[in-house]
Amino acid sequence: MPRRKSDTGLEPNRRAELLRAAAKLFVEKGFAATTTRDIAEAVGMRSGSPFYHFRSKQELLKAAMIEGLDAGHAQLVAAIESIADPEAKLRTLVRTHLGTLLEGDCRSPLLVSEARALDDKARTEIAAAFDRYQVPWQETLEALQQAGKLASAAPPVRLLLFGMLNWSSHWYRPDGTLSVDELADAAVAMLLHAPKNGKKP
Amino acid sequence: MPRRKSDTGLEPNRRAELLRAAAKLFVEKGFAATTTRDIAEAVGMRSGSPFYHFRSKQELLKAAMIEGLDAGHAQLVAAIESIADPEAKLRTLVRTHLGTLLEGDCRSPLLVSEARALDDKARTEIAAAFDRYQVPWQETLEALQQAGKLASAAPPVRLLLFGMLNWSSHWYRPDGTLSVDELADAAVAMLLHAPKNGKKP
DNA sequence: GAACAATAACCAAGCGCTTGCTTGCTTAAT
DNA sequence: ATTAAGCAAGCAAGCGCTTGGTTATTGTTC
Repeated sequence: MPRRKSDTGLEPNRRAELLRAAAKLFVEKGFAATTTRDIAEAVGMRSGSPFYHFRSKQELLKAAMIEGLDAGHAQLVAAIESIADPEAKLRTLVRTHLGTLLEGDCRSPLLVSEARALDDKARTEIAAAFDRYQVPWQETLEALQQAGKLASAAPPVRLLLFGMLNWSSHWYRPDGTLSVDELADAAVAMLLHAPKNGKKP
Repeated sequence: MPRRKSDTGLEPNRRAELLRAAAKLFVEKGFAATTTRDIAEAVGMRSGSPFYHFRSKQELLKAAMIEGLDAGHAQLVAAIESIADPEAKLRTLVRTHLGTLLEGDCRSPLLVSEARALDDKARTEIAAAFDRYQVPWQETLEALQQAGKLASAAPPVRLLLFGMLNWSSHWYRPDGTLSVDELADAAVAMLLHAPKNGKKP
């Protein structure tokens, strides 16, 4: 029973569907605690069918991470391409990143810690994807430093920033009083040490 | 074959030994990927013996988290009790926290994300232990705000700070060029927006 | 102070269940 | 006729945990 066009009019691309469901479950329950049956059930398949699209559970994780990170990277680049001011650029990067982190349903950057379940070769490929993801960040931070708005653009600064943002997925609740926009502002303010004497007007 | 005093002169407290080994393995491999046989083997027991000390694998995790957090809390309180200046206090909190995080071998604050494997009642108890852990932090942040060294001491500030620190366990390498002390300085500087015009000399 | 009972702290063995994955078959589209 | 995409069934390994015994230690009684 293949599902092509004009079946039920639903998603004809079951591979991508599997990837999204797997990523979501991996984030929610963790890689080891998610069974391949969970993933199959989430897309309405029988327990053995995902293995037609992916050779192993590990390969599913690897693909979810790399394709998710690359999609996020493309989103970042598209969001800042028409922005010149480094400060506005950073603000957009932060807001977009928090969007995929807290509002999306794949949230691939959070899977970084699950890479320990993979072998060395796969981890190397994931590290490369993560490096790509970090490029626009590092460029923006260096521009901010050159503009005198940032004391240092050394690697630890970028990593501490990622820490602030990524860890928020452990405590942020969308139904609380803090909006994602406010959270983005708070993070940017902490990094750029809040221009108290606002020079907007 | 009980092990009491004067057996081999080794650790007579096997319960604590189990807790430490379990915490270490849970941090390294994750809760679900760590088998009870792994834990038993790590302390030289047979596969069923840990269940004499703990009723279930979940209870082992719960005990490791709560007792680990409370030990860390005691360490924090002891470290800052003789310090008056809020800025020095914060610096000590950060350094001590990074110590248990990066140099210890239990690293209980990192297990927070594994609480999803437990039931509601256990999660409530763990949340209480985590609240206790955060008390000295919140107090110090408020003192800093009153001293005018911090723009805001609202909860998100504390949470973003924890993010910076805890996430460092994903990327920090002890054999790199960055020492834990330097990392602590960088984190504090980012929070207090780095007094560029140093007033040390 | 020797004999005995009680207990703490394990080990050896294994039970029932779940896991990732395979195999052979079926069916709709090409 | 071939292939893409799945299903039905199940296998071997590993999982958390239990059960029944074993042994060094500790208290108790005579």
